[in-house]
Amino acid sequence: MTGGKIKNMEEFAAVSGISRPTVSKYFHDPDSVRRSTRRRIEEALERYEYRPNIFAMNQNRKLTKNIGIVVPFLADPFFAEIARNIEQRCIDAGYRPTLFSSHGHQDLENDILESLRSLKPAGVLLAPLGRASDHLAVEKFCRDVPTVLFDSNIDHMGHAFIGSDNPQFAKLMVDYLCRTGEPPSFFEMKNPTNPNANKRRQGYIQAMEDLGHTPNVVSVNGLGWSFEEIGREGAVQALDSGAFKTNSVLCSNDRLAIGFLAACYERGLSVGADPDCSIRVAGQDDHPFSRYTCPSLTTIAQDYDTISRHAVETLFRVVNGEDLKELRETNLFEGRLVMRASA
Amino acid sequence: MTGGKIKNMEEFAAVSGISRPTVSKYFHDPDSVRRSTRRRIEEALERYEYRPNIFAMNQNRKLTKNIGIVVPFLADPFFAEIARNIEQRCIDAGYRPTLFSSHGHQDLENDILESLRSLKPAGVLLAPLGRASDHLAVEKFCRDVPTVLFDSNIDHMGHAFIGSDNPQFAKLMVDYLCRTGEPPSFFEMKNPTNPNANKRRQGYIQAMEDLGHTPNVVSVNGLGWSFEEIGREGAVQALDSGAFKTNSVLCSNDRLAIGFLAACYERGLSVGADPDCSIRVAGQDDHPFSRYTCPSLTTIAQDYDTISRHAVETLFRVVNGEDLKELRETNLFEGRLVMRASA
DNA sequence: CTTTAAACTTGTCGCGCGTAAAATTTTAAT
DNA sequence: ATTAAAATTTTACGCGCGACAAGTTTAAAG
Repeated sequence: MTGGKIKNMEEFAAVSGISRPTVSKYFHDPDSVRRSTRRRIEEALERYEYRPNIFAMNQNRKLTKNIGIVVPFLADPFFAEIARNIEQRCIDAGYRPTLFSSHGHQDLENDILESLRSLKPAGVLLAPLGRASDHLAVEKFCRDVPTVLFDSNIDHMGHAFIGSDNPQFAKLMVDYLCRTGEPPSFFEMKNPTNPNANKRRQGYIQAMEDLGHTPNVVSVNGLGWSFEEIGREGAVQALDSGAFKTNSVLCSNDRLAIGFLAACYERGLSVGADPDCSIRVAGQDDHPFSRYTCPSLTTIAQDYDTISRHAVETLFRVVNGEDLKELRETNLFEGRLVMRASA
Repeated sequence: MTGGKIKNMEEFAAVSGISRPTVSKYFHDPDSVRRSTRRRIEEALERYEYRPNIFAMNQNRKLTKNIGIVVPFLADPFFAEIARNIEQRCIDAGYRPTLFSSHGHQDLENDILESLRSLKPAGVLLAPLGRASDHLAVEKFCRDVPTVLFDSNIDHMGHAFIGSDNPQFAKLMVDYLCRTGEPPSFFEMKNPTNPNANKRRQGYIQAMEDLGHTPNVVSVNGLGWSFEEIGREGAVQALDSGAFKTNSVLCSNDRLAIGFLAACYERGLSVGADPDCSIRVAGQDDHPFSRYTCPSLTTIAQDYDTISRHAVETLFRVVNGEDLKELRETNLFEGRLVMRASA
């Protein structure tokens, strides 16, 4: 920052001794210019601190370097964590990610998609609301903008889906619980916000039947994303009404399980794998806070890192022209059993 | 969406029967045109679905409608929640908020501020990292861009600061704990990430002395934003070494308290206000998950809603020309005691 | 019916950069 | 040294809108 302020690319090209179109090319892709010119530009860049006007850049480019990241509920640390992961990978790849949260509302998700359209993004990583999504709007968006879905699948939408092998999650936990104690009931929301919940229930039922046990699904009322409260209230009622046939409960996800633990505490039930405990509670997801529940929560860990990596890599393949449009890819990753104190 | 696609304002002006400059004026401020013209434009808007090109708009406007929201750690549901609140208020006021998280890293915070600069935002709402912030960089940024700090204060930076009255938080809880049982020790990180922690410690010490008790501050090691883990590890060590003189502990924040509860559980200590419990643990913040800890956490509630409302309103005042530049405002809001089971 | 300010139209320029074609230079290969 | 390929420069135009000035219409006030 020796020299004075540069106001546009014209001036910067002058002081760096390179023509403006070449400088433009450099900013589009530094490796597309000769090494000697690249060096000259970067030297000037250090002396004069100039950055191209991002609005003028994007105005004429058919494909910007913008990437949209949309999650259904950012106040859930799971999504915050995976968004952070994805965000960083986009930055490292030279893109400009922008983070959006639908906050659980369909109209907000639609608004986001619409305003995303006007950002002309190179691609979008979308974890849709799921059941609450405006399927027509999402489908229309995916036709116009290269989109990779993650976490929550909507059939045939987007160019790919990256997520977890939810039936495997349930099976893994059912096997573990049956191996170490009584077969579990399955605790879930009656109308799950997230389609993964259905896969998990099915996985639970299948795994139970494979082991010769009778499945016992306990579905509780509740809408929205306040899973802890739904889990707590539902658990209180279910416990009081004797809905659970055994001493083991597999919750559809960790946040419900956290609510379940709170209900057990209120009811004075000791939770744990220990024989003298009165109930075992397990979750699914390995939520960031599950390590710190009392007792710590036994769960199935989603592979955050692998999922976000694959989601980003897949999007880049789509963006760079590899046409998966006909052959919609689906990549599911296995979960890992995390044994803690609660089951 | 009857007619064909409109590609620019020129065409849209034609089909709506209004001149382009007037249409431009309408999009800048719908109330700045005559009601009859406004109606004609909005009728055309329904028939032809046109939206002005956002890049072209921002290129020439000195002041865009962009607003930056920067939080230090989005994976903390507290910040996710307050960010959501602020975001919605900005949208309602006709602005385009963009959310950023520093993820606890100074260089990321600096990157965000720099890329924010190129977005020519009308204003920025910044919750800085605090101690870890690059003070020079933040100061330089605040000089160039209308900025309101929130949550975490840095002296004399930005046009205003909106946050909580942290000493009052500590005093409120100390009073309550002393009124209902033994005076508390104060549990905190040795090198707090957040400057609020210092205010809380001072508030604790003052409140204890006012009541004639000897303060007992227990500071534990730990860096970064993994407060639960820091709290858990620190609590294990502190408990084992008999650092607490009484049966009451006031944690510097709820996330540390959550870790503390986990440690108590591991050590088989019963936590609660009940006389037959062996320890009382209180937090500060009313973290979204504090209701669901076991036992539920007694804490001081930050007034999310009021803080975010005032932060946004203050920023709008600055943006709209009210020059607070000389008279930097500071607005602190009181916390509310939330009595639950843990203390 | 006049006056007058406000609102609108017409026309024109500029923002900062993308992009394309043709001419020129540089580099690498024969 | 010759030739071809790659990189760069020159020139020129366009993107979509903001902003301004001068002229015209509209609507409200007298």
